[in-house]
Amino acid sequence: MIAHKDMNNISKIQITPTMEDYLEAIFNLAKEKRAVRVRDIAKRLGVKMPTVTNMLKTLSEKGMIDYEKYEYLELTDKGSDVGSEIDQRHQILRTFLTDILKINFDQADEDACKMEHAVSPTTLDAFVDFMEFIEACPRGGTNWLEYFDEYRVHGQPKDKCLERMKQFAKEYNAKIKEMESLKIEGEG
Amino acid sequence: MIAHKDMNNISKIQITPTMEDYLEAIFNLAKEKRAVRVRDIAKRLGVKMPTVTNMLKTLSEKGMIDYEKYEYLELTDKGSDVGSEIDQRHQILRTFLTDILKINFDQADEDACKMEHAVSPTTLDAFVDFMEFIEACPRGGTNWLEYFDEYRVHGQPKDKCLERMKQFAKEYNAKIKEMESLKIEGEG
DNA sequence: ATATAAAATTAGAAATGTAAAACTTAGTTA
DNA sequence: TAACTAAGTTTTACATTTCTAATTTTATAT
Repeated sequence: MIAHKDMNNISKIQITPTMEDYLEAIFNLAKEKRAVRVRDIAKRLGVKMPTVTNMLKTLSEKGMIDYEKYEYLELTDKGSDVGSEIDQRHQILRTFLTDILKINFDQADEDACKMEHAVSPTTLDAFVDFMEFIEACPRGGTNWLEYFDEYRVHGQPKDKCLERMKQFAKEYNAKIKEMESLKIEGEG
Repeated sequence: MIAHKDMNNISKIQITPTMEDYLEAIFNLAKEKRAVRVRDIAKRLGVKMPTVTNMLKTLSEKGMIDYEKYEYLELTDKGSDVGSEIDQRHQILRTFLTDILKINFDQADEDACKMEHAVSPTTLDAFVDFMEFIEACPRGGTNWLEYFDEYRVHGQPKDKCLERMKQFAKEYNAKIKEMESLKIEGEG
């Protein structure tokens, strides 16, 4: 039996998306500065200081941070794990948005921040694999993607397309020959 | 001056992600059945009936639905717009997940349901364009994507890759010839 | 038509996340 | 050291979303 929506009843370590955001912010601030202050967290997340203080209490109760009032706070191992994982998700998604979909950095960063809570581990893996696939598979190749921008702006004029196909066919055949020669070298 | 996070103060039409989910569910139920019942909405969203009743009141106040208690409910034009837009977002994202990332339907549907609230209009457009691009640009072609699955499972064995490249080169050259002949026909 | 079942509602409570106002602490500076 | 200032905290309050339990309304079947 697997819980459907959330697993409220089972685990008490229920970390909400908001908590994830706080842990991610703290994780990054800890990397950037020597000490993490309430004020900085508030600024980073666009909330007021009392909101942060409240959340710090919650996170402390959940064993995510070591925190005594008026003192510097630190992530526990558990909190650090969560923070870094969310940060990684953020970066993966933002990279997809900037490098594949060609979204500008700021917009991509904003979207990634929301998507990082929405995407399942399975799907996140698929994002990673897809990006690798585009890089790795010679069929596509990185330069194929370069036409995406142009495609978006100008649509797909048939003539240009044919022109490019021919150009690509030439490059492609050359690449095959190169790979074949490498293969022979490797075997010989 | 543009509001940063939410526009709480400015517009009173603040529709939350949860409300969007309700409107999407109602929109779809209205297409599927002759009448939309509280029970069905509850089932669709995995919540209890009182929760739905509460939300219906809210949505009614916001002018999203026509709703008299114990009577059938209907989306207003405004509510229908929101519902259909969210539904469209949902479908676009799910299609991306199933067709491009090769995520199974159920997982894709679940993820899309969360992503639909996270993705900006700009990024959503880019998703659409990217899918079109993959379909349209002969460089990639649909069958290129078919290798993605295999790539995920087996990695990228060089030999197989070369083999496929040759096969593809053959198909590709044929396609170019076909397009050239079509072009001449079109001109003649 | 009346008893029963199903559907919907109300009432009351809890969890989450936010902020305003008032207060406390720590640190600086005059 | 006294006063000031910035940072942090507590308290209180509000909005949102959800739930359970109890009640009311509507639909259905005998």
